[in-house]
Amino acid sequence: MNIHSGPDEPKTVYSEKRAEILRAALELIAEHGFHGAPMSTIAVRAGVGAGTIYRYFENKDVLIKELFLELHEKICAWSLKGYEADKPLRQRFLHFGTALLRYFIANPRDFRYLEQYHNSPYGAEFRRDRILGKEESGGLGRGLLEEGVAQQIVKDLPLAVLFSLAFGPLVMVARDHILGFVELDDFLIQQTVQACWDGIKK
Amino acid sequence: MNIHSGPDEPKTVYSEKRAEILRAALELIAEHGFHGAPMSTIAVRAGVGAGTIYRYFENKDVLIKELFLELHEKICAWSLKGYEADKPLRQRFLHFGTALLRYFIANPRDFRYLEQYHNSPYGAEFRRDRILGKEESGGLGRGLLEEGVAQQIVKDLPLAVLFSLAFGPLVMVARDHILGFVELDDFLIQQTVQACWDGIKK
DNA sequence: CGGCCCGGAATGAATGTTCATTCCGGCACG
DNA sequence: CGTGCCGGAATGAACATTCATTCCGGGCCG
Repeated sequence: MNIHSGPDEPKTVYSEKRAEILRAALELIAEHGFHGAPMSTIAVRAGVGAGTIYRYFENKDVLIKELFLELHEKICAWSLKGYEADKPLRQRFLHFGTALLRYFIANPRDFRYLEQYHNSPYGAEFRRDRILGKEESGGLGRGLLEEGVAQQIVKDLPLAVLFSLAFGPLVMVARDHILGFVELDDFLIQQTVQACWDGIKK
Repeated sequence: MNIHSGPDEPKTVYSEKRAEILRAALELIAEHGFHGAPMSTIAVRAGVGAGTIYRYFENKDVLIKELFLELHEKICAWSLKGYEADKPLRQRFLHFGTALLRYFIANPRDFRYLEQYHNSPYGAEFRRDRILGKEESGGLGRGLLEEGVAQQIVKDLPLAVLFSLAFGPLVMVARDHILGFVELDDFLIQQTVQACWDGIKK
């Protein structure tokens, strides 16, 4: 069997061990950062031998990058759930923001991992994509804002600024919740996203 | 001369080399992260021998922590500049936010370093301080928000949430500017801070 | 004056440790 | 009996830190 994805195989062959390795890496990196996650420890936590990891991932960088891509897709999928294109813009925004924040709170490890990833040399590559205009990264959020500007509902500011206004607070508040500085219940989540909307609306 | 601060000396004796080491560490860590800043490289960049660093800093952790403290103080000082306690709350907020954002843009290395620091095991300690209610970390910002809540000018939300709403966007937009995704001029800075105020005001 | 000696700062090669990655004997399945 | 997956010990590179040695300035003695 050819483990490394062949030219026409489904992108990733299912494998119990592969999944265990990813899970272990996620846990360790989210909790202790890249420093506190040596391959040997990942192996132990995944219940496999150190060498086995290399049967599934060419090296640590690849492992880390694939884990990122997996989480990225997972979030994209989640935040599209229940999206209704015919509702007014404001409602779609609130729905999207709420979904995102809920996801972070429900999956703190995913959130912490993404933060680690972005603040690391790995993140640079991802940023380059953003320069090159690739849509996907939070693409829905971006689209929403563009639409708002076009409809004159949203302040007329550069997209990057609007993006920061809309999602900067969500990220920071999610971090605070996960670190235990606030307890966000459903009501607070809605208030928070509403306040973000207040910030960008005209 | 006693380099390590004596009991009644000013906290840090002035030293050409000490300053060079801190500058080199700041540059390297801000640009390449903690990974890309081995002591040997810091030494080269500072123009001193590797061993010399240890005459000024007990070890790498201490070096990193002292650099953080130095930047922290520098920012506190800056953001207090021109603060007028008798102006209305909104104006004080706008002044403070603008000053902060300007600082980040004028000192991108400081900003990047602080980001690295917070997303690292070192940051944990700092966070613990916040739990224990220590005022200083962005203490002025916090005070402003408390006052706003008391005066019923600002939304009645937990302080951590308000803090995120007010400063999350500033941090994110500063990052975007430094990475080249937006070009913030003076007008945009003011618009941005104003939008943050819109987010938290009642 | 000029040579000499000393204290302490500075140096950078040597050390020990921590990993990522590789390698190889063994084991299970066909 | 093969074949190919596994485990985990072995390897070597990258670092932080140490320490024996060098260097330097400035008092002291002849």
